[in-house]
Amino acid sequence: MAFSLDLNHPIRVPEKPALEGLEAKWMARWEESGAYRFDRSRPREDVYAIDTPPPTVSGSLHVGHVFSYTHTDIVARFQRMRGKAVFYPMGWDDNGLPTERRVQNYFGVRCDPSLPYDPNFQPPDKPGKQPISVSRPNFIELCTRLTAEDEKAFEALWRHLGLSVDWGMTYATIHRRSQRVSQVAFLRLLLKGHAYHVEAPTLWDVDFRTAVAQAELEDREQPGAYHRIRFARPDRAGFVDIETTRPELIPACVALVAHPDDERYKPLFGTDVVTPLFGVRVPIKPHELADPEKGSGIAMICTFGDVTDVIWWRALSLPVRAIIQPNGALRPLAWGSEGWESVDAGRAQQAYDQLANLSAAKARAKIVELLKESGDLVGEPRPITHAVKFFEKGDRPLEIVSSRQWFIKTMVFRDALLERARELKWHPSYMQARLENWIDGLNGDWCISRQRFFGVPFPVWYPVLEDGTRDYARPILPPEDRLPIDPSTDVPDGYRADQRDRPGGFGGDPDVMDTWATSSLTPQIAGGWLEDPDLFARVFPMDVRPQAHDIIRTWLFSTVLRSHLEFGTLPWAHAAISGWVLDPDRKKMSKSKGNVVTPMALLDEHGSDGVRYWAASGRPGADTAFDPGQMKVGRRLSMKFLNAAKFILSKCEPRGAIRYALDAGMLHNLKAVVRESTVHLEEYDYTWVLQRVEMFFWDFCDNYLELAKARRYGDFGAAGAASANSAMILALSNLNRLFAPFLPFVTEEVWSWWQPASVHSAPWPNSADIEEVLPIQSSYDQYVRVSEVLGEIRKRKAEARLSPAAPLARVHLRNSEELDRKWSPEIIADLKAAARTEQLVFVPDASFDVAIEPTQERSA
RNA sequence: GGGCGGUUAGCUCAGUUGGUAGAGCACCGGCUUUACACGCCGGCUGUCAUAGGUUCGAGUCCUGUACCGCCCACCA
Repeated sequence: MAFSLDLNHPIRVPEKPALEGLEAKWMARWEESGAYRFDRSRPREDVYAIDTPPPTVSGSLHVGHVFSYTHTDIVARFQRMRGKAVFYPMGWDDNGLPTERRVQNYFGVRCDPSLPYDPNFQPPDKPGKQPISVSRPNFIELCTRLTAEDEKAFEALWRHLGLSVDWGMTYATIHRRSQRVSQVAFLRLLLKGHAYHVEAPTLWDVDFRTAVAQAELEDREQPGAYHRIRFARPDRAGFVDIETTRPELIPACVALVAHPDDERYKPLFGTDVVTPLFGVRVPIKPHELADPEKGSGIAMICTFGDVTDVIWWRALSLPVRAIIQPNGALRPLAWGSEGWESVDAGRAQQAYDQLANLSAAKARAKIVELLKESGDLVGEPRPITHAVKFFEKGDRPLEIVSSRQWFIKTMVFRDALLERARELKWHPSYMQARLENWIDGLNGDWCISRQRFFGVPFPVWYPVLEDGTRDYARPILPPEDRLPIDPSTDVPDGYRADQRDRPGGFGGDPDVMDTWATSSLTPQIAGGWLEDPDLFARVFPMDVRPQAHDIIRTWLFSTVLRSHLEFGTLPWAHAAISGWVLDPDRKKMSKSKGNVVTPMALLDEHGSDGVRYWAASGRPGADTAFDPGQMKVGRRLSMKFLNAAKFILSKCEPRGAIRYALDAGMLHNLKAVVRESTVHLEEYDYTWVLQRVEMFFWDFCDNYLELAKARRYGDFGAAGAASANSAMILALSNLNRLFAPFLPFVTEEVWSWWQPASVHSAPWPNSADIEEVLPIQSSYDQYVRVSEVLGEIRKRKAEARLSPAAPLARVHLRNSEELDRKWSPEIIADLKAAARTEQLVFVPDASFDVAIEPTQERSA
């Protein structure tokens, strides 16, 4: 079905077209007309569904957001013009630690999950000095209230930028709907055996006092020191030296370990040594993970200094001597009561008393003193710098603390997930390796419980036994139709509220889910998985997940995992990975720097289309420099488009068949631009397309319009004018639509001058529509050659310090090219007019390409 | 230690299957030209990181190296 222009539509071109105010004008009209509303009557194959990244609401949007969200919008607009019903929702990630911290400070409250909900609670006007304790539901109400303000500001920015989002589909990760999806999905995993809880050593942040997941770790280079520590044989007949960076964990030591083939230690396997200061007997064990090259080749295993300790502890079935508390301090400990055996309990207690309640760092300094005094420190500590694991949002090194946590199984699905990674179409393709790498490196299941408040609670209670302890083996689960629930205030079926935390009663699970445990369900949340199965069937699996590369291991991985476990499918067919915005000095643009230039100020200064033009220069996956110069170029392009359109539309009659070689040549090229642009946009290569279209457009303005101008004014008769007018109108129609995904405001403005409806609902250009009106014999070659000659003439004029408009008596042109001999009288007339020359003389075998001869009047 | 990407003009980047190195910006010069001074025309700019190899021919393909960036790792 060929697209046809409405040529009877009245044409109204403003006297002085301007870019100012286009954003306000068109974002209001788009809202009014519902231009971007999802048409949910369309079947799945006609839908293009986007799993939009929900930005974190606890801060402000920065230039990086503007950059990457523009990429998605370009693709969305393209697909819409291709005839797809575009499902393009917006989400807000208001769930999680950053919001929690902000709400505490803003309202002066603290969450106490043990309190009951107070429906009449109002926060004080000004936060007091002492935080007020509130229940978890009250706390969440405050979070919702505060984030609603931010969300308004975010939406205003997105509208101003021109994102073609359907604002009727908006979700927030803390909303009831998201909580319900999170809880239902969790319960189903639990019932299938894919989720479990267990008391185990867990990565732990001592400041937030919560468990964290492997995906949330980062390494930081920290100063440290190797300490060489002497462990004596029980009979004092010999000793073994180990090296450690964490001597404060000697009281937590449960064994020494060396490589099974290490000749130095082979004789010692199966024997014991005693720990310095504490006199605890620990065995010497072999394990192939011990590296003979490191330190003294024999290591101390503590519960727990790092993840290797956990591996050894599990593999060698060692006991637990945990000393680090959830707050990071060494716990008070009465020697002997825990069954610890010491050859000298009195001395052990005396040493340990000096460490108890100190933070790990302080305890380290203290124990070094003690070891020096006792002579168990060999030599001086040797300072080093080494990588230490941190929670990515944390300030102190992670500890490993034994605690009860919820997990989703990942290890058993590794092969299947690798298969999914390969099944997904990545843009750019090399990003696939990031996910494969991550899956290969997984070393444990995904810990999803957090000891925080503002998040989705686990919908689980436990029976409280007669001795007051909880019976974790028999969790009490609500039926799905009760969800979402908050076990800290809701009561399980068959119990009364006053049985909470009483023997014979019940207790609620105190934890909330990791923010990724909810975010990993964005396709389900946005698509209406539970409450709107009809919608869900039309949008899932979705077409594309746009996101940045730094959260492949978290958001992308977890979404693939959840979809795989729940539906046995990928959540989307494509992953479009955006890069970062870099400072001019090539560093990742930090939030603080990004806030110096607020996005809204950028949009005001350069226009949304100008900023989008810059954003479109960043190809998928490529980190891109922040470049106001490019925004200015984009603005100039927009202005140029306004003026070119004004010129074309200022005189559209007469119209008729396109018979002139110049017109056909230009359109011949346009046909190729359309065809190639379509292919590249299908592959998410929007950068290439904008460059190609832009290059066409500048040539169109500089050469074609200049060459066809006089003829178009009717200087050479009606047929010539008709051909030019028709070609220009056709070119404008195509350019208007080719630019539309990139420059939505200026293209909509121009379209409104001469066509009904919105350019954004007009069909994407089709090269066949151009082919149809071209003469059978059409080629680009002659057009290119004439343009080149015009350029040469301009160059000669510039060299002669003449105005490009200066009239010429003669242009001499070397006539050696086969092509030139075929020039028609019509194209020569166009060239003469554009060059302002009275004569064009072909000189066979001349020594020059082009020579010019000014008129006499000029010099007179 | 493993993996991925990059290195082309002063800056930001294109460069399809190998075939005479490109664009924009910046800079310099010219031009008030009936779409556009928020403009137009023109000019300058290169050891394509580096060493080798394949080839008639390499920015492009192969191997090694250096540097930059990112991701990952069991970092005692």
